[in-house]
Amino acid sequence: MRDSSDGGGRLDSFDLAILDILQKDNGTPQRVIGERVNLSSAAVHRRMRRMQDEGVIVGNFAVVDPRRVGLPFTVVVEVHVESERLDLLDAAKRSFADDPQVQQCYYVTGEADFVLIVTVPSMSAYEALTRRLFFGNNNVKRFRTLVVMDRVKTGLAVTLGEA
Amino acid sequence: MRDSSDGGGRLDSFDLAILDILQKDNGTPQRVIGERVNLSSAAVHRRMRRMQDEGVIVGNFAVVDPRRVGLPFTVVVEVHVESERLDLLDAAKRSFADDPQVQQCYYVTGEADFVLIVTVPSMSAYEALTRRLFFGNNNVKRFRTLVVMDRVKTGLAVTLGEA
DNA sequence: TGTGTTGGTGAAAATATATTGCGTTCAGCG
DNA sequence: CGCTGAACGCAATATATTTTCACCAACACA
Repeated sequence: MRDSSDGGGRLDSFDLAILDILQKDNGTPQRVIGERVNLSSAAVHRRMRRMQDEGVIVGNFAVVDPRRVGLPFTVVVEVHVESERLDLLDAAKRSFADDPQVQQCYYVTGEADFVLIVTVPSMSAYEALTRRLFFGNNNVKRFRTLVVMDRVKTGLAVTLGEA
Repeated sequence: MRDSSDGGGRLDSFDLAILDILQKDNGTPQRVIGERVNLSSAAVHRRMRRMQDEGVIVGNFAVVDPRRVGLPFTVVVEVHVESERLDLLDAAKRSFADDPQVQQCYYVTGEADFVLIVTVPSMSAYEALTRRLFFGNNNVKRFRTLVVMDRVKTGLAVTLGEA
């Protein structure tokens, strides 16, 4: 057994260096990673697998340019709910998460309850989405639409090593 | 030359099927992809490279669980600027995009000007970020902080084939 | 000082990727 | 109609990568 309660061990600076590379390009050969972080490729491999198994690495994904696949519109939506009853919140979460055009969904404190990032082929598709998810849900009090003009920075990469 | 103005050809249903798999797991062997979409692995390979070259595939990334690397707080920030002068907007975009704790940045129309998704190790780190990016920028009129309680759905995957 | 545990190395084996030659299909056109 | 070129898929092959293995060094600790 390693240690720690959350099911995963601590990460050392090698792990962080490897993650940093994989966050930028997970197709980088383990041999090259090894050269850059000063480890054998077998060691890199073992650490990678460990981090996969422990859930440090959530997944490995190709990212597609939405404009190239007929989804030129990105919209940020702030959703305000009527009631914060747990079962109603869960229902809302599920309906948002299950919708394929909802790319991201955050449940937040503050002046809104949910923030959604959605990608749609057209504004009328967005309108359809609002009917589906908001007007069709009695617990949605109101929502604010922010249409994205420039996706200045996107990604899921995270700062490492400065924590 | 294929066709189309945007430098990329059209995607057929094979391409979309391949992308769909790669969006979920880009480590899937080409042989397996081929079996699933009914194509030889060489065909899959050629299509993958084409889509890479054309920029349909933006990149290949490992995604790290922020909580496992000392970044337990996600915050959504709405930023309102004073002036929409182009040079000032560009300066703001740059400063947001260059900050490593800013994971995503969208320039939007509507009731706000920017929406940022940030990941931080602590709320005091968030406070430091606000000083750095907002209080330190005369063009930022005000900002609203929405602290994320539940990252209901994250990712960059996109609906394919229903466009 | 032994002993178990963690983690490293280098090389071999198992897989996967990348390239190539060839046959087929199909649209455009004489 | 039948030719021609382009694009595509298939199968075989050459490279490259991943994965595993046996063995060794460092460290903590009884």
